[in-house]
Amino acid sequence: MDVLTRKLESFCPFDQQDRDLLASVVAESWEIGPDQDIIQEGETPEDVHLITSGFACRYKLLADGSRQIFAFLVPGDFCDLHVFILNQMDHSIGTLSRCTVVNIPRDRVIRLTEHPAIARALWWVTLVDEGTLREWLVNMGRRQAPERLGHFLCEILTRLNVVGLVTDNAFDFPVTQSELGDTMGLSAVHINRALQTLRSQNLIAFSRGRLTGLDLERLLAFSGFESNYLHLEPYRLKHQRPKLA
Amino acid sequence: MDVLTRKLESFCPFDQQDRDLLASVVAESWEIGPDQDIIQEGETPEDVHLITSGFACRYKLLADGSRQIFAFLVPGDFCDLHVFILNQMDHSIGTLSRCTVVNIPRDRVIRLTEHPAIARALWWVTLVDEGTLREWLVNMGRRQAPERLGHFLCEILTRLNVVGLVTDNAFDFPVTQSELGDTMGLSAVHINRALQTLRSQNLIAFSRGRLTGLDLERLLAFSGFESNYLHLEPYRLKHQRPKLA
DNA sequence: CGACTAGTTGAGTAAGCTCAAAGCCCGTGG
DNA sequence: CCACGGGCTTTGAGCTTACTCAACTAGTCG
Repeated sequence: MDVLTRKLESFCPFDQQDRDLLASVVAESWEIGPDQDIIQEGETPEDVHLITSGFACRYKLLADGSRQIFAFLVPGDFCDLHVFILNQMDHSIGTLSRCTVVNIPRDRVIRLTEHPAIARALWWVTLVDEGTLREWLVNMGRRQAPERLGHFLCEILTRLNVVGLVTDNAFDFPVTQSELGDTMGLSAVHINRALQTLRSQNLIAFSRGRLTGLDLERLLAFSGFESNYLHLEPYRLKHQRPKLA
Repeated sequence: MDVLTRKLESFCPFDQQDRDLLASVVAESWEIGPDQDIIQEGETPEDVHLITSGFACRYKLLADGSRQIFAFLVPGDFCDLHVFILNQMDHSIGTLSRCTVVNIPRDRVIRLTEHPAIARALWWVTLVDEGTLREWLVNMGRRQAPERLGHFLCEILTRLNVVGLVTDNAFDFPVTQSELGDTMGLSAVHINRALQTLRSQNLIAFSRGRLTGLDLERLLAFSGFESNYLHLEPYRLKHQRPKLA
């Protein structure tokens, strides 16, 4: 099953007609290399973009040249579902690794929303994105470096698990420490030290672009991670690896 | 005109029928004192709540007892428009000052959304809330205390101006430094020092619950504030105090 | 006037930053 | 197969920002 359907079904199950429709949407895709912009601040994209492989991020550049990343986009995530209302992007979206992207024309999305189950699921992803931003704000405001980084990794692990990209608590994560720094509001050097803290406690292993959770139970507790903000519904939690819930 | 209509019309103008409908919604309201919860994490509210006077905030409490505030709710703001999709609140909403609140039953909101202009406007407020969270994340991650606080004050000034609560760059702001600390991810003591920095540069005056912007031009520049994330449409900007845009 | 809350100040501490120098990994070309 | 180069990671040292704790001051309300 494709990543989009997998993700949306973590909210509610679809009937076969809806599944076929969703599958048809992700038919045509294109590739983009690492460190490229998919959309830039100020643009008004024609199509809605969907990531089907690789990692991308939402970010803004500041006047002093620093960058803040405030969302990670993983396979199954939409870039710009809000384009129907807001006329301009207020942030940019760039790739972190090589990515596969699907362009969905506006009218195609509108046709999708005529199916009530799909419309609700799209509404749901928007609200979960918002809940995730709130949790990130808590993370930035109230947790120090090692816990903050741990919390972020718990989230990524949970989200990748939903789309089937986690095996034995490990996943490909081709992201530099500098990019993690831009994400967590920390310097790259300090990310390095926070990673060492997590490693020394045997919570994670991370090298050569692959991350392994060594003791999820303790990692979740250490980071104060509660997955409720991701609003994974009981449906999914009961049927798929509840240990990450 | 009521604050809700004022706010929604900063996105697009309505016809008289829509205005009457909106005005009828805010007919009945109730009062709640300061430091009270309007909704708590885990609840499933029956009605949608709208603030029509006073200040409230979205927040989460952490295990160590600390609090992170990640949204300020000002008159015209909805508390829980997302309740139709997400079954549980993933955060709480509490008052900062005495507030006036309107309860709008679910089916009333559904009837509102049958009017296309209003439905689009409600969609818009949701997306602006999300854009605001993104900007807050940038603020937390990349700006230090005085600029961070200044940026936040610029935003509040802009948003209160939209609903007509700013006169001569001044507005009532009955918020403690401790609450500002919980908002900015800083200690109350450090908020005090950041305020002194802003005051010493003659950017603001703030005492007895009233805040005055002394030199908006310089305050915006100092804080790196760009209002684009609030997505105020040209309609409003041309007709109301463009200096804050 | 007294008590309470919020704001202010000072001093010492801790978290995180910058800069700079190694070290490691991996791809490329001889 | 090895040498080289480039990007990323790691380490150390000194500095800055922000924190905590504690004392003190200024309003406010009974």
